[in-house]
Amino acid sequence: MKSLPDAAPRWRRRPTERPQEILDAALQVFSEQGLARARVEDIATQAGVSKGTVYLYFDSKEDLFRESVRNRIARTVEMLEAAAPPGNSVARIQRFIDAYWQHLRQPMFGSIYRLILAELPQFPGFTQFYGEEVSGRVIELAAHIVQEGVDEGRFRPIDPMVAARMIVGLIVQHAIWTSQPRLFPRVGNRSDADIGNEIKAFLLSALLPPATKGTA
Amino acid sequence: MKSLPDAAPRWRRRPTERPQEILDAALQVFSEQGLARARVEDIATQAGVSKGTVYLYFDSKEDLFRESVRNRIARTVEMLEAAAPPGNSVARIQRFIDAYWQHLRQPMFGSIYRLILAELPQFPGFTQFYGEEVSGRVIELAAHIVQEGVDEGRFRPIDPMVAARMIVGLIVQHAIWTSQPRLFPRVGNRSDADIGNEIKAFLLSALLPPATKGTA
DNA sequence: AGCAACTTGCTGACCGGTCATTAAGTAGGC
DNA sequence: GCCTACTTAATGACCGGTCAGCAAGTTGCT
Repeated sequence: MKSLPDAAPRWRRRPTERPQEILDAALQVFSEQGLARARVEDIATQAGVSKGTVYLYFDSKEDLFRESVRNRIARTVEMLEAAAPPGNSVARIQRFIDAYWQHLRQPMFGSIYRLILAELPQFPGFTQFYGEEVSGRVIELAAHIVQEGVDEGRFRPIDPMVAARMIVGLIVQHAIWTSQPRLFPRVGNRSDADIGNEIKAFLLSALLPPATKGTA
Repeated sequence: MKSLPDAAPRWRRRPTERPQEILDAALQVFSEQGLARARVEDIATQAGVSKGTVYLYFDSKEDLFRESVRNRIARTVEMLEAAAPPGNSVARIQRFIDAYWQHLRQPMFGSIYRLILAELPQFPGFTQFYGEEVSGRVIELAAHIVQEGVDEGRFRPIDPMVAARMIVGLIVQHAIWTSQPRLFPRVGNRSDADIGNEIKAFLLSALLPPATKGTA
């Protein structure tokens, strides 16, 4: 009654794939439940392994948390930096806004952002990483585009870092609001594209010089 | 060796004050630790009572959570509605921005906002309450002021609800960023007043009609 | 006034359940 | 046949919630 010789084995050894699979599962469960409520057992099940296996690859639940978030975040910034190639700075900033908005609108990102925000105070080192490697880089990218536009006279004179904060802030906040339908009844019934366009129009109207307003 | 007759008693009966004291302590501990990590015993200690007492006034930890947040939130909206009395709509929106920003900048509000955002998914009913009674009312207040300004020709024509979302969004997002020093290195070294003014200037430049730009 | 007799706010030890973590055992695959 | 990826199940810490008892305060009686 033991395993039949030619039956598929109950499990396979896949030492190279396991870590990433566990990280993905972890991020999903964490983003749904938060750090404290998430159960290692659920993460293991989701990843298709048993609880013990998780501890083969990660030291502790907290370690797993840190790694899973870091693992995902890193890709975002690179994507963004690639999404706004050189060119007309007004067009660039529009592409930047579109790309960022579209990216944050992936269903999972609302939860991840909430997750990060919620658990950050417990991870001082991680907060710094996030500030420098994520917000810092995104803001700087936006600021760079604005600077360019100001120099070319396409935008009105404005401190590029301030403008960048406003741009990123509006996008992020809208992503949060739309991530939880009931959280903000007033945005709920609009389409993603509509909201993206509203944000873009509003930002441009604050950035373009009075003369060219509405010309873009 | 028992209690000396005129020694202060170990505790006093203060049935009317207890609930509010427990609510305050709870909000503080919850905002520091989050719902899951917060220990009822710590809340009790903070409130100067024993754990059992907490359960005299509240059914469960979750009940306590709900009540403590609701208790605090309710006051915010009323404050705001009082802070922007009728008058010139440009001045009104400025007062609204100032009042909201100043209010969110009380040290605790960053944590509370994070707390709400983080724990909301677990409390569907509460999410609805928040959406309708908090974001809803604040947005509507802002929208009303913008509408007035558009009608008077002081603002450029713009959907007031959209404008209101932008206004509130920028303020809230900046409040989140500044609530955790390292979270956003690029805002950290500016004073509250500076940031408030930057937000105000940016918003006005998006709202004022091209002709009057810079006239305000 | 003084002093039981009583009510009730409050305490703190305790119980039970829920996981994170670990140790011991099993089976894939070279 | 052996290494090691993986599973299984034991261990123990931790904490929400309960409750029996204690003491602060109050009332009524003399």
